[in-house]
Amino acid sequence: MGGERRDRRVVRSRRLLQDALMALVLERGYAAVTVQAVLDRADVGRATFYAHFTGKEALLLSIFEELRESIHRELAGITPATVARFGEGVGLLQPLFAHAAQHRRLYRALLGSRDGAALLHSLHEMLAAPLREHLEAAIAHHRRPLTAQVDLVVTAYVSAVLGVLVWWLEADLPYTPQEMDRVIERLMSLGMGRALGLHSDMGAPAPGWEGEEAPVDRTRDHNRELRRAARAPGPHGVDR
Amino acid sequence: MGGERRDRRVVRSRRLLQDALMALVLERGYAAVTVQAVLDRADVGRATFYAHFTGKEALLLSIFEELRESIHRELAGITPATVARFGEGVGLLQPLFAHAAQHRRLYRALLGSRDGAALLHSLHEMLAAPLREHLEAAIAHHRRPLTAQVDLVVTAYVSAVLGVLVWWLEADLPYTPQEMDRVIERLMSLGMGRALGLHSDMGAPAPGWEGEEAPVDRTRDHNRELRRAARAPGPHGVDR
DNA sequence: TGAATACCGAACGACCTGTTCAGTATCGCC
DNA sequence: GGCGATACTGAACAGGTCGTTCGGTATTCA
Repeated sequence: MGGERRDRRVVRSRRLLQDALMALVLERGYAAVTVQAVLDRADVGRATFYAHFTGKEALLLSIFEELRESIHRELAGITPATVARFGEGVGLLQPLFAHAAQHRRLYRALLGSRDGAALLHSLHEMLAAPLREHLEAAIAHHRRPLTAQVDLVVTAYVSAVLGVLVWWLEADLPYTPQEMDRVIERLMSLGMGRALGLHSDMGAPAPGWEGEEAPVDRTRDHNRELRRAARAPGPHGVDR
Repeated sequence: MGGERRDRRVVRSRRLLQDALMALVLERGYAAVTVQAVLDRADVGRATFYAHFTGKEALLLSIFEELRESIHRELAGITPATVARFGEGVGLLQPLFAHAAQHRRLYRALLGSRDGAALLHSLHEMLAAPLREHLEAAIAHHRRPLTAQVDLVVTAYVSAVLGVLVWWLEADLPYTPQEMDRVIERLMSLGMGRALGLHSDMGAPAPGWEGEEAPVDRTRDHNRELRRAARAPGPHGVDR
Protein backbone atom coordinates (compact mmCIF):
# COMPACT_ATOMS: atom_id res chain seq x y z
CA MET A 1 0.00 0.00 0.00
CA GLY A 2 1.15 3.55 -0.67
CA GLY A 3 3.55 1.88 -3.03
CA GLU A 4 4.57 4.72 -5.36
CA ARG A 5 8.30 5.10 -4.84
CA ARG A 6 9.49 6.72 -8.05
CA ASP A 7 13.17 7.36 -7.64
CA ARG A 8 15.19 4.42 -8.94
CA ARG A 9 18.00 5.09 -6.52
CA VAL A 10 15.66 4.52 -3.62
CA VAL A 11 14.33 1.20 -4.83
CA ARG A 12 17.84 0.12 -5.74
CA SER A 13 19.25 0.88 -2.31
CA ARG A 14 16.36 -0.76 -0.53
CA ARG A 15 16.61 -3.87 -2.64
CA LEU A 16 20.38 -4.11 -2.20
CA LEU A 17 19.98 -3.91 1.55
CA GLN A 18 17.12 -6.37 1.65
CA ASP A 19 18.97 -8.89 -0.48
CA ALA A 20 22.09 -8.52 1.61
CA LEU A 21 20.16 -9.14 4.80
CA MET A 22 18.42 -12.15 3.32
CA ALA A 23 21.70 -13.68 2.25
CA LEU A 24 23.36 -13.03 5.57
CA VAL A 25 20.41 -14.39 7.52
CA LEU A 26 20.57 -17.58 5.51
CA GLU A 27 24.29 -17.80 6.17
CA ARG A 28 24.53 -16.88 9.84
CA GLY A 29 21.03 -16.51 11.24
CA TYR A 30 19.33 -13.25 11.99
CA ALA A 31 20.80 -12.59 15.43
CA ALA A 32 24.36 -12.96 14.18
CA VAL A 33 23.89 -10.46 11.39
CA THR A 34 25.12 -6.96 12.13
CA VAL A 35 24.16 -3.75 10.41
CA GLN A 36 27.79 -3.31 9.52
CA ALA A 37 27.83 -6.66 7.74
CA VAL A 38 24.73 -5.73 5.77
CA LEU A 39 26.36 -2.47 4.77
CA ASP A 40 29.49 -4.22 3.56
CA ARG A 41 27.59 -6.91 1.70
CA ALA A 42 25.20 -4.49 0.05
CA ASP A 43 27.97 -2.00 -0.64
CA VAL A 44 25.79 0.80 0.61
CA GLY A 45 26.75 3.75 2.72
CA ARG A 46 25.94 3.77 6.39
CA ALA A 47 24.06 7.02 6.15
CA THR A 48 21.95 5.62 3.34
CA PHE A 49 20.87 2.70 5.45
CA TYR A 50 19.62 4.87 8.24
CA ALA A 51 17.95 7.13 5.72
CA HIS A 52 15.68 4.19 4.84
CA PHE A 53 15.37 2.04 7.92
CA THR A 54 15.48 2.69 11.60
CA GLY A 55 17.53 -0.43 12.20
CA LYS A 56 18.08 -4.09 11.50
CA GLU A 57 14.60 -5.16 12.47
CA ALA A 58 12.89 -2.58 10.33
CA LEU A 59 14.84 -3.89 7.37
CA LEU A 60 13.75 -7.42 8.19
CA LEU A 61 10.12 -6.43 8.44
CA SER A 62 10.34 -4.55 5.16
CA ILE A 63 11.36 -7.81 3.55
CA PHE A 64 8.55 -9.61 5.24
CA GLU A 65 6.14 -6.99 4.03
CA GLU A 66 6.51 -8.45 0.56
CA LEU A 67 5.90 -11.94 1.90
CA ARG A 68 2.86 -10.61 3.70
CA GLU A 69 1.42 -9.35 0.44
CA SER A 70 2.21 -12.67 -1.14
CA ILE A 71 0.39 -14.55 1.59
CA HIS A 72 -2.47 -12.13 1.40
CA ARG A 73 -2.78 -12.71 -2.31
CA GLU A 74 -2.88 -16.45 -1.81
CA LEU A 75 -5.35 -16.16 0.99
CA ALA A 76 -7.58 -13.86 -0.99
CA GLY A 77 -9.37 -16.75 -2.63
CA ILE A 78 -10.62 -17.91 0.72
CA THR A 79 -13.70 -16.03 1.75
CA PRO A 80 -14.42 -15.50 5.43
CA ALA A 81 -17.54 -17.57 4.96
CA THR A 82 -15.43 -20.62 4.23
CA VAL A 83 -13.66 -20.41 7.55
CA ALA A 84 -16.76 -21.21 9.51
CA ARG A 85 -17.36 -24.78 8.60
CA PHE A 86 -14.57 -26.53 10.40
CA GLY A 87 -15.98 -29.99 10.01
CA GLU A 88 -15.32 -30.02 6.28
CA GLY A 89 -11.99 -29.99 4.54
CA VAL A 90 -11.74 -26.28 3.93
CA GLY A 91 -8.05 -25.93 3.23
CA LEU A 92 -7.65 -22.67 5.06
CA LEU A 93 -4.13 -23.48 6.12
CA GLN A 94 -2.97 -25.01 2.90
CA PRO A 95 -1.77 -21.67 1.45
CA LEU A 96 0.20 -20.90 4.59
CA PHE A 97 2.02 -24.19 4.54
CA ALA A 98 2.55 -23.99 0.80
CA HIS A 99 4.03 -20.54 1.15
CA ALA A 100 6.29 -21.72 3.93
CA ALA A 101 7.34 -24.63 1.75
CA GLN A 102 8.25 -22.35 -1.12
CA HIS A 103 10.26 -20.04 1.08
CA ARG A 104 11.30 -22.74 3.47
CA ARG A 105 14.94 -21.77 3.70
CA LEU A 106 14.04 -18.29 4.81
CA TYR A 107 11.25 -19.49 7.08
CA ARG A 108 13.58 -21.96 8.71
CA ALA A 109 16.28 -19.38 9.22
CA LEU A 110 13.84 -16.90 10.69
CA LEU A 111 11.49 -19.12 12.66
CA GLY A 112 13.82 -21.86 13.80
CA SER A 113 16.06 -20.17 16.28
CA ARG A 114 14.99 -17.58 18.76
CA ASP A 115 15.31 -14.80 16.23
CA GLY A 116 11.87 -15.57 14.93
CA ALA A 117 10.01 -13.94 17.77
CA ALA A 118 9.08 -10.83 15.83
CA LEU A 119 8.16 -12.78 12.75
CA LEU A 120 6.15 -15.34 14.65
CA HIS A 121 4.27 -12.58 16.37
CA SER A 122 3.54 -10.99 13.04
CA LEU A 123 2.32 -14.29 11.61
CA HIS A 124 0.25 -14.88 14.70
CA GLU A 125 -1.64 -11.66 14.25
CA MET A 126 -1.95 -12.24 10.55
CA LEU A 127 -3.79 -15.49 11.18
CA ALA A 128 -5.58 -14.58 14.37
CA ALA A 129 -7.23 -11.38 13.19
CA PRO A 130 -9.36 -12.78 10.38
CA LEU A 131 -10.10 -15.94 12.30
CA ARG A 132 -11.27 -14.05 15.35
CA GLU A 133 -13.31 -11.77 13.19
CA HIS A 134 -15.13 -14.55 11.52
CA LEU A 135 -15.62 -16.62 14.62
CA GLU A 136 -17.29 -13.69 16.28
CA ALA A 137 -19.59 -13.31 13.32
CA ALA A 138 -20.41 -16.99 13.39
CA ILE A 139 -21.10 -16.87 17.09
CA ALA A 140 -23.33 -13.85 16.74
CA HIS A 141 -25.21 -15.75 14.10
CA HIS A 142 -25.70 -18.62 16.51
CA ARG A 143 -26.60 -16.14 19.26
CA ARG A 144 -23.92 -17.06 21.74
CA PRO A 145 -22.22 -14.04 23.34
CA LEU A 146 -19.00 -15.64 24.55
CA THR A 147 -16.48 -13.13 23.27
CA ALA A 148 -13.90 -13.75 25.97
CA GLN A 149 -13.48 -17.37 25.06
CA VAL A 150 -13.06 -16.51 21.40
CA ASP A 151 -9.73 -14.91 22.17
CA LEU A 152 -8.64 -17.96 24.06
CA VAL A 153 -9.71 -20.37 21.35
CA VAL A 154 -8.17 -18.30 18.60
CA THR A 155 -4.92 -18.07 20.53
CA ALA A 156 -4.84 -21.79 21.09
CA TYR A 157 -5.58 -22.53 17.48
CA VAL A 158 -3.06 -20.12 16.00
CA SER A 159 -0.39 -21.14 18.48
CA ALA A 160 -0.90 -24.77 17.60
CA VAL A 161 -0.75 -24.00 13.89
CA LEU A 162 2.44 -22.00 14.13
CA GLY A 163 4.06 -24.48 16.47
CA VAL A 164 3.29 -27.26 14.06
CA LEU A 165 4.48 -25.13 11.17
CA VAL A 166 7.89 -24.72 12.78
CA TRP A 167 8.01 -28.41 13.60
CA TRP A 168 7.08 -29.25 10.04
CA LEU A 169 9.82 -27.04 8.61
CA GLU A 170 12.46 -28.44 10.92
CA ALA A 171 11.33 -31.97 10.19
CA ASP A 172 11.98 -31.19 6.50
CA LEU A 173 8.36 -31.14 5.34
CA PRO A 174 7.32 -34.70 6.15
CA TYR A 175 3.81 -34.08 4.81
CA THR A 176 2.26 -32.07 2.04
CA PRO A 177 0.61 -28.74 2.79
CA GLN A 178 -2.72 -30.35 2.03
CA GLU A 179 -2.07 -33.08 4.53
CA MET A 180 -0.98 -30.57 7.13
CA ASP A 181 -4.15 -28.62 6.63
CA ARG A 182 -6.25 -31.72 7.05
CA VAL A 183 -4.51 -33.08 10.10
CA ILE A 184 -4.65 -29.74 11.88
CA GLU A 185 -8.26 -29.27 11.03
CA ARG A 186 -8.92 -32.78 12.25
CA LEU A 187 -7.00 -32.06 15.43
CA MET A 188 -8.58 -28.77 16.35
CA SER A 189 -12.01 -28.35 14.84
CA LEU A 190 -14.02 -30.56 17.16
CA GLY A 191 -12.68 -28.98 20.31
CA MET A 192 -13.02 -25.46 18.97
CA GLY A 193 -16.59 -25.98 17.98
CA ARG A 194 -17.28 -27.49 21.34
CA ALA A 195 -15.58 -24.69 23.26
CA LEU A 196 -17.52 -22.04 21.37
CA GLY A 197 -20.85 -23.77 21.53
CA LEU A 198 -21.03 -24.16 17.76
CA HIS A 199 -21.07 -27.51 16.05
CA SER A 200 -24.64 -28.35 16.82
CA ASP A 201 -24.09 -31.37 14.61
CA MET A 202 -21.79 -32.82 17.24
CA GLY A 203 -22.91 -35.21 19.92
CA ALA A 204 -22.03 -32.94 22.84
CA PRO A 205 -23.27 -29.38 22.23
CA ALA A 206 -21.01 -27.84 24.86
CA PRO A 207 -22.09 -28.43 28.40
CA GLY A 208 -19.84 -27.42 31.23
CA TRP A 209 -16.67 -25.52 32.03
CA GLU A 210 -18.32 -22.21 32.61
CA GLY A 211 -21.11 -24.21 34.13
CA GLU A 212 -22.76 -23.18 37.31
CA GLU A 213 -21.86 -19.54 37.82
CA ALA A 214 -20.85 -16.55 35.76
CA PRO A 215 -17.09 -16.84 35.31
CA VAL A 216 -16.53 -13.15 35.92
CA ASP A 217 -17.26 -13.26 39.61
CA ARG A 218 -15.14 -16.25 40.35
CA THR A 219 -12.44 -14.67 38.28
CA ARG A 220 -12.31 -11.46 40.23
CA ASP A 221 -12.19 -13.31 43.51
CA HIS A 222 -9.46 -15.49 42.19
CA ASN A 223 -7.36 -12.54 41.16
CA ARG A 224 -7.72 -10.90 44.49
CA GLU A 225 -6.60 -14.06 46.21
CA LEU A 226 -3.57 -14.36 44.02
CA ARG A 227 -2.57 -10.75 44.50
CA ARG A 228 -2.87 -11.09 48.21
CA ALA A 229 -0.74 -14.21 48.15
CA ALA A 230 1.88 -12.50 46.04
CA ARG A 231 2.13 -9.53 48.36
CA ALA A 232 2.69 -11.69 51.40
CA PRO A 233 5.03 -14.40 50.21
CA GLY A 234 6.33 -17.29 52.26
CA PRO A 235 9.65 -17.50 54.10
CA HIS A 236 11.77 -17.52 51.01
CA GLY A 237 9.19 -15.78 48.92
CA VAL A 238 7.70 -16.35 45.50
CA ASP A 239 8.20 -14.12 42.51
CA ARG A 240 11.17 -12.56 44.16
CA MET B 1 22.08 -32.03 40.46
CA GLY B 2 25.76 -31.61 41.26
CA GLY B 3 24.67 -29.07 43.77
CA GLU B 4 27.63 -28.95 46.19
CA ARG B 5 28.99 -25.46 45.94
CA ARG B 6 30.71 -24.91 49.26
CA ASP B 7 32.45 -21.56 49.10
CA ARG B 8 30.13 -18.89 50.47
CA ARG B 9 31.67 -16.24 48.26
CA VAL B 10 30.57 -18.16 45.20
CA VAL B 11 26.99 -18.57 46.22
CA ARG B 12 26.88 -14.97 47.36
CA SER B 13 28.14 -13.63 44.04
CA ARG B 14 25.81 -15.84 42.04
CA ARG B 15 22.82 -14.86 44.08
CA LEU B 16 23.67 -11.16 43.88
CA LEU B 17 23.91 -11.39 40.12
CA GLN B 18 20.74 -13.42 39.77
CA ASP B 19 18.75 -11.05 41.96
CA ALA B 20 20.07 -8.05 40.08
CA LEU B 21 19.08 -9.54 36.75
CA MET B 22 15.62 -10.43 38.04
CA ALA B 23 15.03 -6.92 39.29
CA LEU B 24 16.27 -5.33 36.10
CA VAL B 25 14.21 -7.67 33.93
CA LEU B 26 11.12 -6.71 35.85
CA GLU B 27 11.98 -3.04 35.45
CA ARG B 28 13.08 -2.86 31.83
CA GLY B 29 12.53 -6.23 30.20
CA TYR B 30 15.22 -8.75 29.43
CA ALA B 31 16.40 -7.32 26.12
CA ALA B 32 16.99 -3.88 27.58
CA VAL B 33 19.12 -5.22 30.40
CA THR B 34 22.86 -4.97 29.82
CA VAL B 35 25.59 -6.89 31.57
CA GLN B 36 26.99 -3.60 32.75
CA ALA B 37 23.70 -2.73 34.42
CA VAL B 38 23.63 -6.07 36.18
CA LEU B 39 27.17 -5.49 37.39
CA ASP B 40 26.31 -2.08 38.76
CA ARG B 41 23.12 -3.25 40.41
CA ALA B 42 24.72 -6.32 41.94
CA ASP B 43 27.84 -4.38 42.89
CA VAL B 44 29.99 -7.18 41.55
CA GLY B 45 33.15 -6.94 39.55
CA ARG B 46 33.09 -7.52 35.84
CA ALA B 47 35.69 -10.25 36.04
CA THR B 48 33.67 -12.03 38.67
CA PHE B 49 30.64 -12.12 36.45
CA TYR B 50 32.49 -13.78 33.62
CA ALA B 51 34.09 -16.16 36.08
CA HIS B 52 30.62 -17.55 36.76
CA PHE B 53 28.58 -17.09 33.62
CA THR B 54 29.39 -16.96 29.95
CA GLY B 55 27.00 -14.08 29.41
CA LYS B 56 23.60 -12.57 30.05
CA GLU B 57 21.63 -15.54 28.83
CA ALA B 58 23.54 -18.04 30.93
CA LEU B 59 22.70 -15.97 33.95
CA LEU B 60 19.04 -15.96 32.98
CA LEU B 61 18.97 -19.70 32.53
CA SER B 62 20.68 -20.21 35.86
CA ILE B 63 17.78 -18.38 37.43
CA PHE B 64 15.30 -20.43 35.52
CA GLU B 65 17.00 -23.58 36.67
CA GLU B 66 15.52 -22.94 40.07
CA LEU B 67 12.08 -22.40 38.59
CA ARG B 68 12.52 -25.60 36.64
CA GLU B 69 13.10 -27.52 39.83
CA SER B 70 10.12 -25.79 41.37
CA ILE B 71 7.89 -26.79 38.47
CA HIS B 72 9.28 -30.27 38.53
CA ARG B 73 8.45 -30.56 42.19
CA GLU B 74 4.87 -29.48 41.56
CA LEU B 75 4.53 -31.78 38.64
CA ALA B 76 5.95 -34.69 40.56
CA GLY B 77 2.58 -35.55 42.04
CA ILE B 78 1.21 -36.26 38.60
CA THR B 79 2.14 -39.72 37.47
CA PRO B 80 2.61 -40.40 33.77
CA ALA B 81 -0.31 -42.76 33.96
CA THR B 82 -2.62 -39.86 34.71
CA VAL B 83 -1.75 -38.13 31.48
CA ALA B 84 -3.36 -40.75 29.31
CA ARG B 85 -6.99 -40.28 30.16
CA PHE B 86 -7.75 -37.01 28.44
CA GLY B 87 -11.49 -37.36 28.63
CA GLU B 88 -11.52 -36.90 32.37
CA GLY B 89 -10.68 -33.82 34.32
CA VAL B 90 -7.08 -34.72 35.08
CA GLY B 91 -5.66 -31.36 35.94
CA LEU B 92 -2.31 -31.92 34.30
CA LEU B 93 -1.94 -28.27 33.42
CA GLN B 94 -3.22 -26.85 36.64
CA PRO B 95 0.24 -26.81 38.32
CA LEU B 96 1.77 -25.04 35.34
CA PHE B 97 -0.81 -22.29 35.34
CA ALA B 98 -0.68 -22.04 39.12
CA HIS B 99 3.08 -21.67 39.01
CA ALA B 100 2.80 -19.03 36.33
CA ALA B 101 0.23 -17.23 38.46
CA GLN B 102 2.53 -17.22 41.46
CA HIS B 103 5.46 -15.92 39.48
CA ARG B 104 3.34 -13.98 37.06
CA ARG B 105 5.39 -10.83 37.10
CA LEU B 106 8.48 -12.69 36.09
CA TYR B 107 6.63 -14.86 33.60
CA ARG B 108 5.08 -11.83 32.00
CA ALA B 109 8.37 -10.02 31.77
CA LEU B 110 10.09 -13.01 30.26
CA LEU B 111 7.38 -14.48 28.06
CA GLY B 112 5.55 -11.39 26.94
CA SER B 113 7.90 -9.66 24.59
CA ARG B 114 10.23 -11.36 22.21
CA ASP B 115 12.77 -11.96 24.91
CA GLY B 116 10.98 -15.07 25.95
CA ALA B 117 12.14 -17.22 23.08
CA ALA B 118 14.70 -19.14 25.09
CA LEU B 119 12.39 -19.57 28.03
CA LEU B 120 9.44 -20.63 25.90
CA HIS B 121 11.60 -23.17 24.18
CA SER B 122 12.70 -24.51 27.51
CA LEU B 123 9.13 -24.73 28.75
CA HIS B 124 8.10 -26.38 25.52
CA GLU B 125 10.56 -29.18 25.96
CA MET B 126 9.70 -29.47 29.61
CA LEU B 127 6.10 -30.18 28.75
CA ALA B 128 6.58 -32.04 25.49
CA ALA B 129 9.05 -34.64 26.70
CA PRO B 130 6.89 -36.38 29.31
CA LEU B 131 3.77 -35.99 27.21
CA ARG B 132 5.38 -37.54 24.18
CA GLU B 133 6.79 -40.29 26.29
CA HIS B 134 3.49 -41.23 27.74
CA LEU B 135 1.52 -40.91 24.54
CA GLU B 136 3.87 -43.35 22.89
CA ALA B 137 3.35 -45.77 25.73
CA ALA B 138 -0.39 -45.37 25.47
CA ILE B 139 -0.29 -45.93 21.74
CA ALA B 140 1.84 -49.01 22.08
CA HIS B 141 -0.68 -50.29 24.56
CA HIS B 142 -3.42 -49.78 22.02
CA ARG B 143 -1.20 -51.35 19.34
CA ARG B 144 -1.10 -48.44 16.97
CA PRO B 145 2.42 -47.68 15.62
CA LEU B 146 1.95 -44.07 14.52
CA THR B 147 5.08 -42.52 16.01
CA ALA B 148 5.47 -39.77 13.43
CA GLN B 149 2.12 -38.22 14.24
CA VAL B 150 2.86 -38.23 17.93
CA ASP B 151 5.45 -35.53 17.45
CA LEU B 152 3.00 -33.45 15.50
CA VAL B 153 0.22 -33.85 18.03
CA VAL B 154 2.50 -33.16 20.97
CA THR B 155 3.83 -30.04 19.26
CA ALA B 156 0.36 -28.78 18.54
CA TYR B 157 -0.79 -29.42 22.06
CA VAL B 158 2.18 -27.85 23.79
CA SER B 159 2.18 -24.88 21.44
CA ALA B 160 -1.47 -24.28 22.13
CA VAL B 161 -0.92 -24.55 25.88
CA LEU B 162 1.98 -22.13 25.91
CA GLY B 163 0.25 -19.71 23.57
CA VAL B 164 -2.76 -19.70 25.81
CA LEU B 165 -0.54 -19.35 28.86
CA VAL B 166 0.97 -16.17 27.48
CA TRP B 167 -2.43 -14.87 26.51
CA TRP B 168 -3.73 -15.66 29.96
CA LEU B 169 -0.88 -13.81 31.65
CA GLU B 170 -1.26 -10.76 29.46
CA ALA B 171 -5.01 -10.77 29.96
CA ASP B 172 -4.28 -10.57 33.70
CA LEU B 173 -5.41 -14.07 34.65
CA PRO B 174 -9.08 -13.91 33.62
CA TYR B 175 -9.64 -17.50 34.76
CA THR B 176 -8.39 -19.73 37.52
CA PRO B 177 -5.67 -22.28 36.82
CA GLN B 178 -8.28 -24.98 37.28
CA GLU B 179 -10.54 -23.40 34.70
CA MET B 180 -7.64 -23.03 32.30
CA ASP B 181 -6.81 -26.66 32.67
CA ARG B 182 -10.37 -27.67 32.00
CA VAL B 183 -10.94 -25.45 29.00
CA ILE B 184 -7.71 -26.55 27.36
CA GLU B 185 -8.43 -30.16 28.01
CA ARG B 186 -11.90 -29.63 26.59
CA LEU B 187 -10.43 -27.88 23.58
CA MET B 188 -7.73 -30.37 22.70
CA SER B 189 -8.49 -33.82 24.02
CA LEU B 190 -11.06 -34.91 21.47
CA GLY B 191 -8.95 -34.01 18.48
CA MET B 192 -5.81 -35.49 19.98
CA GLY B 193 -7.47 -38.75 20.73
CA ARG B 194 -8.90 -38.78 17.24
CA ALA B 195 -5.59 -37.99 15.58
CA LEU B 196 -3.81 -40.72 17.49
CA GLY B 197 -6.49 -43.33 17.08
CA LEU B 198 -7.14 -43.51 20.80
CA HIS B 199 -10.44 -42.58 22.36
CA SER B 200 -12.30 -45.66 21.36
CA ASP B 201 -15.13 -44.29 23.47
CA MET B 202 -15.65 -41.53 20.95
CA GLY B 203 -18.05 -41.79 18.07
CA ALA B 204 -15.40 -41.56 15.34
CA PRO B 205 -12.50 -43.91 16.10
CA ALA B 206 -10.12 -42.16 13.71
CA PRO B 207 -10.80 -42.88 10.10
CA GLY B 208 -8.98 -40.93 7.47
CA TRP B 209 -6.20 -38.41 6.85
CA GLU B 210 -3.51 -40.95 6.29
CA GLY B 211 -6.15 -42.87 4.40
CA GLU B 212 -5.40 -44.57 1.16
CA GLU B 213 -1.63 -44.88 0.99
CA ALA B 214 1.34 -44.95 3.28
CA PRO B 215 2.20 -41.32 3.99
CA VAL B 216 5.93 -41.89 3.63
CA ASP B 217 5.90 -42.46 -0.10
CA ARG B 218 3.76 -39.47 -0.93
CA THR B 219 5.92 -37.48 1.39
CA ARG B 220 9.18 -38.25 -0.35
CA ASP B 221 7.71 -37.45 -3.73
CA HIS B 222 6.35 -34.23 -2.41
CA ASN B 223 9.69 -33.18 -1.08
CA ARG B 224 11.42 -33.88 -4.33
CA GLU B 225 8.87 -31.77 -6.17
CA LEU B 226 9.32 -28.89 -3.81
CA ARG B 227 13.08 -29.03 -4.01
CA ARG B 228 12.98 -29.05 -7.77
CA ALA B 229 10.65 -26.06 -7.76
CA ALA B 230 12.91 -24.18 -5.41
CA ARG B 231 16.01 -24.76 -7.52
CA ALA B 232 14.34 -23.47 -10.68
CA PRO B 233 12.42 -20.45 -9.53
CA GLY B 234 10.29 -18.20 -11.67
CA PRO B 235 11.28 -14.90 -13.29
CA HIS B 236 11.60 -13.04 -10.05
CA GLY B 237 12.17 -16.18 -8.06
CA VAL B 238 10.90 -17.53 -4.82
CA ASP B 239 12.96 -17.81 -1.68
CA ARG B 240 15.42 -15.40 -3.13
C1' DT C 1 46.92 -19.93 61.41
C1' DG C 2 48.14 -20.70 56.82
C1' DA C 3 47.31 -21.89 52.18
C1' DA C 4 43.88 -21.73 48.69
C1' DT C 5 40.92 -19.19 46.11
C1' DA C 6 37.41 -15.89 45.10
C1' DC C 7 36.98 -11.19 44.46
C1' DC C 8 38.21 -6.29 43.09
C1' DG C 9 39.16 -2.57 39.95
C1' DA C 10 41.02 -0.73 36.40
C1' DA C 11 42.28 -0.90 32.10
C1' DC C 12 42.43 -2.96 27.38
C1' DG C 13 41.23 -3.58 22.26
C1' DA C 14 37.67 -4.65 19.44
C1' DC C 15 33.36 -4.09 17.94
C1' DC C 16 28.84 -2.01 17.06
C1' DT C 17 25.62 1.75 16.87
C1' DG C 18 23.34 5.97 15.14
C1' DT C 19 24.31 10.70 13.60
C1' DT C 20 26.47 14.44 11.13
C1' DC C 21 28.19 16.91 7.01
C1' DA C 22 30.27 18.49 2.79
C1' DG C 23 30.89 16.81 -1.71
C1' DT C 24 29.37 14.01 -5.62
C1' DA C 25 26.34 11.38 -8.56
C1' DT C 26 21.95 10.41 -10.28
C1' DC C 27 17.37 11.28 -10.96
C1' DG C 28 12.73 13.32 -12.51
C1' DC C 29 10.74 16.58 -15.17
C1' DC C 30 10.09 20.80 -17.90
C1' DG D 1 19.15 18.89 -23.28
C1' DG D 2 19.57 20.96 -19.12
C1' DC D 3 18.39 22.32 -14.44
C1' DG D 4 16.89 21.88 -9.91
C1' DA D 5 15.92 18.41 -6.55
C1' DT D 6 17.22 14.58 -4.27
C1' DA D 7 19.70 10.45 -3.05
C1' DC D 8 24.04 8.60 -2.20
C1' DT D 9 29.08 8.58 -0.63
C1' DG D 10 32.72 8.45 2.71
C1' DA D 11 34.67 9.59 6.58
C1' DA D 12 34.54 10.82 10.98
C1' DC D 13 32.21 11.24 15.52
C1' DA D 14 30.88 10.20 20.47
C1' DG D 15 28.83 6.80 23.21
C1' DG D 16 28.12 2.40 24.35
C1' DT D 17 28.93 -2.77 25.05
C1' DC D 18 31.58 -6.79 25.30
C1' DG D 19 34.87 -10.24 27.05
C1' DT D 20 39.61 -10.62 28.77
C1' DT D 21 43.66 -9.71 31.43
C1' DC D 22 46.28 -8.73 35.61
C1' DG D 23 48.35 -7.64 40.20
C1' DG D 24 46.75 -6.83 44.62
C1' DT D 25 43.36 -7.67 48.39
C1' DA D 26 40.00 -10.05 51.15
C1' DT D 27 37.63 -14.07 52.57
C1' DT D 28 37.07 -18.76 53.31
C1' DC D 29 38.06 -23.52 54.25
C1' DA D 30 40.55 -27.00 56.80
